[in-house]
Amino acid sequence: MVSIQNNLEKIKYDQFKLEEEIKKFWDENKIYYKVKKKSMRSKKKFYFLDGPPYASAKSIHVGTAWNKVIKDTVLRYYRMCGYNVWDIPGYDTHGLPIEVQIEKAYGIKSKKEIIEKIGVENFVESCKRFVDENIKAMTEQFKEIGVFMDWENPYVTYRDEYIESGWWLIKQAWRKGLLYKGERVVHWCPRCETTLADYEVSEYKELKDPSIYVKFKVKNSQNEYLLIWTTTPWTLPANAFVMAHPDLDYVKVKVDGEILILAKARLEKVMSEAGKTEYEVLEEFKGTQLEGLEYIHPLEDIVPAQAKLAPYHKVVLAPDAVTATEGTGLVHSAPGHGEIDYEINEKNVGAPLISLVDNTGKMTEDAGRYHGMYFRTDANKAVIEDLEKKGALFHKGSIIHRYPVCWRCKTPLVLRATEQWFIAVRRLKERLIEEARSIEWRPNWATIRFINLLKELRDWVISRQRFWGIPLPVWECSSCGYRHVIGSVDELVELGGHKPEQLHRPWIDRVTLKCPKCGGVMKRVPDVLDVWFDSGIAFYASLSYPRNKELYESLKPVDFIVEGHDQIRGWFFSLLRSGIIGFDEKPYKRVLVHGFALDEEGKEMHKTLGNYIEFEELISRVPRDVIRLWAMNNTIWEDLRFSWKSMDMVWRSFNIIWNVFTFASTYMSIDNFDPEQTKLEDVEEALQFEDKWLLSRFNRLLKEYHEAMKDLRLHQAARIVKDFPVEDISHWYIRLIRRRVWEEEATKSKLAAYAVLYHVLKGWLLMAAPFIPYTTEYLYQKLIRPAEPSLPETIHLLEIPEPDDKWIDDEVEQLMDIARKLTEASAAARMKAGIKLRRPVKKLIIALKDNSLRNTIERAAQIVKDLANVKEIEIVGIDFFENMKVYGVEPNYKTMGPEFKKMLRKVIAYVEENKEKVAKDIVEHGEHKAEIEGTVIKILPKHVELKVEYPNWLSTVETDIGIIGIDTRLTKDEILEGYAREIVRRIQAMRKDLSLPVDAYIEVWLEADPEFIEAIEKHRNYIMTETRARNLRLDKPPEEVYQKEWEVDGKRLLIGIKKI
RNA sequence: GGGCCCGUAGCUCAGCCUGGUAGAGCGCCCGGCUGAUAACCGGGCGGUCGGGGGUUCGAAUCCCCCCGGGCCCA
Repeated sequence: MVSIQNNLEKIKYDQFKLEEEIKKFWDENKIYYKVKKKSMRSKKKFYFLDGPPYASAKSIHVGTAWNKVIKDTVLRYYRMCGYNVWDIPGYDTHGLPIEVQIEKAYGIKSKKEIIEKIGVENFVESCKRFVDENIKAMTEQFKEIGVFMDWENPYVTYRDEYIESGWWLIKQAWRKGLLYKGERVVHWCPRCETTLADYEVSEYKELKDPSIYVKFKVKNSQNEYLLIWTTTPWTLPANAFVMAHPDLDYVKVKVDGEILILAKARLEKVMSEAGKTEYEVLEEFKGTQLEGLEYIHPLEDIVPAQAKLAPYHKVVLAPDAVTATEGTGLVHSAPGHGEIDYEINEKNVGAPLISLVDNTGKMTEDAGRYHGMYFRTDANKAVIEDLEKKGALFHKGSIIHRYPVCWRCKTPLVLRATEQWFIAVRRLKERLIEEARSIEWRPNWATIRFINLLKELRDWVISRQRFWGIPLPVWECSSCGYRHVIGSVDELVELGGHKPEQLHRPWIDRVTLKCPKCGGVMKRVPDVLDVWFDSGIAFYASLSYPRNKELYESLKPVDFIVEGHDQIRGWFFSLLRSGIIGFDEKPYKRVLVHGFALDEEGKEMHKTLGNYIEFEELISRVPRDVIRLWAMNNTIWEDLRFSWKSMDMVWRSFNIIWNVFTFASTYMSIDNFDPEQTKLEDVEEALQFEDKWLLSRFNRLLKEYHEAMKDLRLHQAARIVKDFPVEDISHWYIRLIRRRVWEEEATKSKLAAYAVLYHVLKGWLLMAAPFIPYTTEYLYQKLIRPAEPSLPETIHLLEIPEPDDKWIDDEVEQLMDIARKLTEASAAARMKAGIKLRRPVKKLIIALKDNSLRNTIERAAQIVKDLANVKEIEIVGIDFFENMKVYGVEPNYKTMGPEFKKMLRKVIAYVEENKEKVAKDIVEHGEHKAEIEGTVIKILPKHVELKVEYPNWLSTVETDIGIIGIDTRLTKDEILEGYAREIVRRIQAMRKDLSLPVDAYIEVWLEADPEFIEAIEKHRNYIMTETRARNLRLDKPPEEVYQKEWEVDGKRLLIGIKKI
């Protein structure tokens, strides 16, 4: 016969050691692959797509760990529900951030140096090595926190197959006419020498810039000037026109003999800033009157580019570009250096697009004397000097404002017109919105946020002028300009190219094709793709589509993705975008959005802020499962505030859970309980009230757990997992079954308790396994599997049980609630009267408010009797206490509100004033009539709460079911019984001192005062059974036995015990 | 400047969707229990539910404005 073995009692609880042991067990026995193999046999597919973390560092962020734990929990849950779970992890590996780190490692600063000093080949190989090292380190950390994913087969975005899948999408875009090359004002990093997409312009710094007021002379006027304001003097050489607001009021002002034109609303501010106190308003008019007014640019003669721009020098109306809150109400416009300028120019002006800044931030030849100067420094200075010389500078100051900087290298960005490759996603807007709406978002507000940003969609700049990325698969004929987009390596070969060593630059750049139109040489456009392109195609590229079509077609669509809310704009969007471009359908069905990991103050956790918690530190201070359960407890879509303290609290729960299992292990093994022999069905007849209660609780919570998991309210499931063993099993059930478990013989009742406890603990382990895989595995190996050797070698191969409705019993649970309340109330009543729990009390009187509860309460009586240590329970009506003095009532808003409505305040005031009268009437007649401001109202018992006072021998406590009281008058019998319990408790303490096994027998010697002797004689049997004493002598203990002298109620008591 | 989320006891948070006299755990103080005890039970202290306004007989909960924090965008 196999039975429960006592494996836990001997082990000192050490969560760290436990996890180490299990980690070793998983590794040595290849547990993950066994779990995966079993999962793969299932027909029910669950396609999960891992949002690839960016492999730019060796250590993961706490938030990344949380993210993976969420994923792991869901994957484990679905595996344990019998699904075939696709669980390939991914790594995002291309892009500027990695290039920047490699540049730093080489100690270089520019693209030129990469090409000339390092060589692109070396550079790209270095990027790859760097990424590989990071992937290795990150993978170890993910494994460390117990994530079961296919770590040996991750998808990595830099691999050739992945790149090829990327080309396929570009080809689709091209086929659909969505790919185009165009000119656009973009944010440009002059250090990285590449453009940045809108969403990459994410960092701003407080920078000091010049703030200058410049006079543009009105053409054909004597001394009239348009006054403009700018913080970017370097853009003035590229000025094309001036913008004004049609509805603003403008003025002509005479200052120092000159006439300036500016907005009326700005006049005072500008004049005071320039230190002008004397000025005169000559004229006032609407902005519309300025339209078409021509001017002469002050630098026209020294900037060659101005020759092309001069014909456009006039005022243009642009309500969106001009405000009355800053500047002068007249805005200088350089279409080559401003987004809105560009748009207005396209729409209303049509000046040539001229950008006077080159790739490295220096002014071009067309800028004349500014040629070669860096835009924000030398060029600014020189322009201001020239303006001053020419008398065009009205005022010069400086300003500190937020200015966009490169998110990687922090260099201030420049806006400049460049040629870039685009995908016309704006044309897909309707489809995107339509598909987005049919995606299931958790929580719901994510939909709103997602749709909001789709509405502001702009075309996607996909090209970057860098090295480490998916090469843009566009070949262009150097003689006739003919273009072709390549969709795969095969196609490249077919068209006369060859398969390069790898698909990255520079190898791919060496592949040339023959132009089918003119026979010339076709070369690849040197750009690479935006990194966001990479992860956005993961839903098919991670499966090597289209090379392997079947796999994606059998798995699609993705069933589930989960990332932080920053990814709404990021990955969730880029996936959908690629889905629509490539397949015209949404690639995923369900999305869960989680929060951000913040520091203890609720601030962003960042290395540069000094509040960063290293993963290594975290994992060395707190056990993995504790971290997991703590993190999963947090409301999933809200931010996770880091807290060592709250992790300690969760840790405490683990301790209690350990104690619960030790308890089970200890007693079940003493009694050789065999769960395979004695199943729940076998003990149904013997089930006690508390057993039925626990089974009901367990099944109810199991049901809620499954509902929460399926609905992605993961935190609610986590809370059930954490609280059930603590609140229901430890705090309550075990307390109730202790007496049954201590019985000597294998009674049916005891077996029933074991069967129930075993059933519930095993069920809980399965529910908890997705959340705390280490701990549950450990307890499974120590307790469950030895008793049921036919079970699989790991808990993670089992399935989570479904709830059994037959056990869910509302009445039993309600009844237990009542019993719990009564026990609490009786403890409170004892406290009031100062009677220890060890002293039995003769009678507990329960005065019920609602007499129909009488029967149910009688059923709960035994539990209350035991826990409250009372001899007898008497259930009576609320009117029981004849001599109780009713002194008042308290209004019940919930019932009075709907009835008295607007009168409520007055009725309450009345009741407060007439408490005693109202109470007396309610008790004696069941109602109280009152006249309030002419209206007669009836106050009924349901409207008020009675407040009462009791005789002093009665200690009472009010509860929502009624009033309970205990008779505090102790008789001799009860005093003696109390003594007996005092003695038992002391003998138990001494057993413990000797660390006697729970089932050891002892001999006892007692020397005591006569009153104790009487108690001992009367309760001899009780004392002996409780303490497992074979012998009890009223005698002085012999020298050699363990003995101790006690004092109880001021009386002496000498006890000696000896193991038999 | 805009969109979305969060703000409840000293700390960590639940309650808010579906309005009805403010909850848990931890901490602190007092008492009890003791065969899972670095556990457990009872009581106490502790809250302008971020602030203001509105709807309602009644608002932590619904609506509007403001403040603080977070993410995303300008």
